[in-house]
Amino acid sequence: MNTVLPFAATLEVRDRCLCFRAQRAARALARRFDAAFRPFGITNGQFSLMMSLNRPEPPTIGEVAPFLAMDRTTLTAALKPLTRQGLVEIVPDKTDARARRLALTEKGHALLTQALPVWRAEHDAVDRLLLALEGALDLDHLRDGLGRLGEANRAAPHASDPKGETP
Amino acid sequence: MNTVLPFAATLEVRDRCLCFRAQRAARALARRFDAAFRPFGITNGQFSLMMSLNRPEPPTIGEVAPFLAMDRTTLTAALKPLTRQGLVEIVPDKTDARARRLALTEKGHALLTQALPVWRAEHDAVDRLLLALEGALDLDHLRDGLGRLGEANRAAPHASDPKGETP
DNA sequence: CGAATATAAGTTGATATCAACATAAAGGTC
DNA sequence: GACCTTTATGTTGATATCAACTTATATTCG
Repeated sequence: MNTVLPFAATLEVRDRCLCFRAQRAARALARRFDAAFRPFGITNGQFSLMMSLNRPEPPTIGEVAPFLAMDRTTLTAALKPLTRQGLVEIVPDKTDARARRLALTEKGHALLTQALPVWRAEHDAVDRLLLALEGALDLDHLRDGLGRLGEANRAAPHASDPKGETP
Repeated sequence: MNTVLPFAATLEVRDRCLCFRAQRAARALARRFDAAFRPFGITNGQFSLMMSLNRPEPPTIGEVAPFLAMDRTTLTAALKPLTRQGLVEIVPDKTDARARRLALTEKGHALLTQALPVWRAEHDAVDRLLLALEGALDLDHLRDGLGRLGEANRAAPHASDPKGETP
């Protein structure tokens, strides 16, 4: 009856699981950049989100969410502190009454402009750290791999957007 | 006065930022494995956490947190649903009254034993997906890179554990 | 032994994350 | 134009995440 998971199984997961490693790496990097951005009162996620809004035509929620590989509802929630701080503005689409477009405000642009050099400096430090490790890492390859991991499973096919296979 | 962030800056961040890509990859993979583990009522994070407890000597919170590159207090919070479900048990250390050790229960072991083959199958699928992309990816290299990203910034030197430089 | 320091952990408040459920508007079919 | 489907988004409840603050126990030094 004593169902005990073999220790070998634990090692197998630890050595193989990309998900585990991705979560871990994401947490570690998030802490770093959160600290770097703290003087500006934003987090790494808010920085990335705001950056992704800097387009000629302000995107809709439905457009940004897949780009961030983020659930649509997460994005809705993430917008609240940003709009409250006056960094992002939500404006109704001109032709589609359902859609709402996300635009950086003046203040948002100014903040990003200030934060950009800090991001560069922090990323330089990260790159240096990674390159200084034993057995130099191919940063471009890592970047590419991470990019593919994110791309490969982007859109969260939401449960409420059912495409039932039996009509 | 019109402080507008150049679009080139946005592209620079998008093309370079490891943090952004790590968050994105982590979200995408989390969704995948969360879905796979749903029949067991656990998330990918709970799976990884429980797996990391499967050691000869149950670890303390302070030992597990750095391993997961997770804040100590996050771990405390993450334990609540697990203990409530009877999957993990928190037992006081025998020699140090401050420390508490985290042990898998019978039920926890049984659940992991059931979930393991599901994890294997899901990870096989992820691997296949990545390998099927244009310009085959070196999975071992990616794994290694992710591992280093996590290692490189593990312990969250908590603010309340100050090592003030001016005593 | 007693005071100062260091270590282990908990609590609170804010944000992040997503599934399940719900609303409203656009598009298509007859 | 009425009905049905699809699309775009919002809301709620649960968990995840961390900084700042707090408590309790060890350890060290005089």
